[in-house]
Amino acid sequence: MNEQEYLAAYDPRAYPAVAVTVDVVALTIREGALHLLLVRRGEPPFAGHWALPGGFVHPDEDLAAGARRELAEETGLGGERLRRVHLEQLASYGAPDRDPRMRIISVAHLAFAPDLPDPAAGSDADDAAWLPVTALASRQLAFDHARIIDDGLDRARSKLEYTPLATRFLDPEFTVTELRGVYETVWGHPLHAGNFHRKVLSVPGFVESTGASTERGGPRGGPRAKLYRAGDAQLLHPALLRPAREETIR
Amino acid sequence: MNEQEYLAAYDPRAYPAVAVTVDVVALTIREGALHLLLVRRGEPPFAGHWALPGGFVHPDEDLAAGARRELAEETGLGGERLRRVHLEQLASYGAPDRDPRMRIISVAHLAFAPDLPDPAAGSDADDAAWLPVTALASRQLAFDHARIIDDGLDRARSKLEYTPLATRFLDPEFTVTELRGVYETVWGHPLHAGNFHRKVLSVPGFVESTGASTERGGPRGGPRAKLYRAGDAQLLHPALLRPAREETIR
DNA sequence: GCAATAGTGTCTCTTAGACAGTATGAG
DNA sequence: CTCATACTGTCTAAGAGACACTATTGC
Repeated sequence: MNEQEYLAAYDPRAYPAVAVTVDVVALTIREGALHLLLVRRGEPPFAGHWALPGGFVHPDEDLAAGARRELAEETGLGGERLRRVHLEQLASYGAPDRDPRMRIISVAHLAFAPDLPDPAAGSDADDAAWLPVTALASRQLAFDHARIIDDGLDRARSKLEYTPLATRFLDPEFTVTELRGVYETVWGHPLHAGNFHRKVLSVPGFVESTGASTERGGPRGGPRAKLYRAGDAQLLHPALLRPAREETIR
Repeated sequence: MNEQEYLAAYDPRAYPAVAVTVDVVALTIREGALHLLLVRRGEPPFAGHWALPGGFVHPDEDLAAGARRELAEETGLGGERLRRVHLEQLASYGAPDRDPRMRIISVAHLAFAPDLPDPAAGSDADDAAWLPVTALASRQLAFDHARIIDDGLDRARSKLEYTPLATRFLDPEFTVTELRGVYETVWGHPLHAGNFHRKVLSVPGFVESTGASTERGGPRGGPRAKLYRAGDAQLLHPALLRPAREETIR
């Protein structure tokens, strides 16, 4: 049997049924707090519970494309706004009993976006909303999505250390103070403004000056801040490390 | 329709056929060179090409369990030896045309092992072998496995920076020089012996002394080296960073 | 004795972080 | 004017890396 004959005789249905979904942990910052996009499930299983946006991967679609499509469907986003969203693969989850219907492998993705409008009405979800991550503990989450969200948040926190992806939470032009706000929000603790400022400007390729400044100072006064855009670095050297906490090491 | 009725009426076959495989990028160090476990495919597609060990995930098996099973089948390893192998999920690969038979999502894993015996005869592969990673460029690799291997090697190199996983390439008791050998082999360039020594001992929880020393000095003389075992740290603080190369940043 | 290796001491340069200080602009 | 804010200066401590040096062992 040669390769052609083999492929012609091949029967995909001979293997046990498995389905593959893509789910998205989409993060944004609204009013100084980290928010996560969740949808309320309208159908069993877990009807009425909150879940990550996601769905079955389409036949001719790459995994990343599927994740971006799901994100677009839930947010109503498209075009340039959608293209600016950072999307990366997070991990795959495949415990045999994670979905009561059948064996489902979920390929989870992680997205960082600037503050986005509330989810579009008319999406296929019963309800969709940006919820503050601090409010998740009290909510019923479907499947193993609580675990996936935890992994996504961990990944996001450490990505800010080594990559310039914090800029993906902001509009194309931003101030150093706004950038510091992203770090403080994602890491959950305040940073020293002066040291942060010097550090950001000293890392090659992290940000580049636009030459412009903000129109006005802060709400309670102060000088106008200079505006920057993301530089061409893919990695931060040296990195912006969080102080090491003993419990994360052991 | 309530949740029970829904599940009873659910038909898994209504969704397009997708299959899920687990593949393993298994690395070890033999004779001072980084080696990778590959199998030569006996059947189409890609008959005769080298491929990563792997196969379809079993119905009641977790993804990590499937990867460990595939590794055991190809290496003939079991029990304590198998349990000591470090195994982590790498990433999933799901381009629609990556397998000519049907839509197949591969969940790739990464394994670090001490020098292991040659693959057992009687495995289901036509041929299996540890090949030096430097010899891969000249070989025909099946599917998108060349890409997966690249991603695995990148991940391995950076894991050595932040985690104590270099010890997983060694037997339970090792010398600092042997540990340095792992770093030099995986990173592909020599390190300063004295500085490395001091650094390793100064990172809390990286290694702990056994109190013992080697039976004899090196093959060409020198003092007996002290023996260490892996400490209880999960992360290295401060990390052992590779010097930043400009091209990896931009 | 010779050569190679294990391990330590010391110096310099870079960086993180604490803290102080100056300039700007909204109210 | 007042005060919050944007930035800059300076000092200290820690760590990375270069280099030198001692001690121990196989041959």
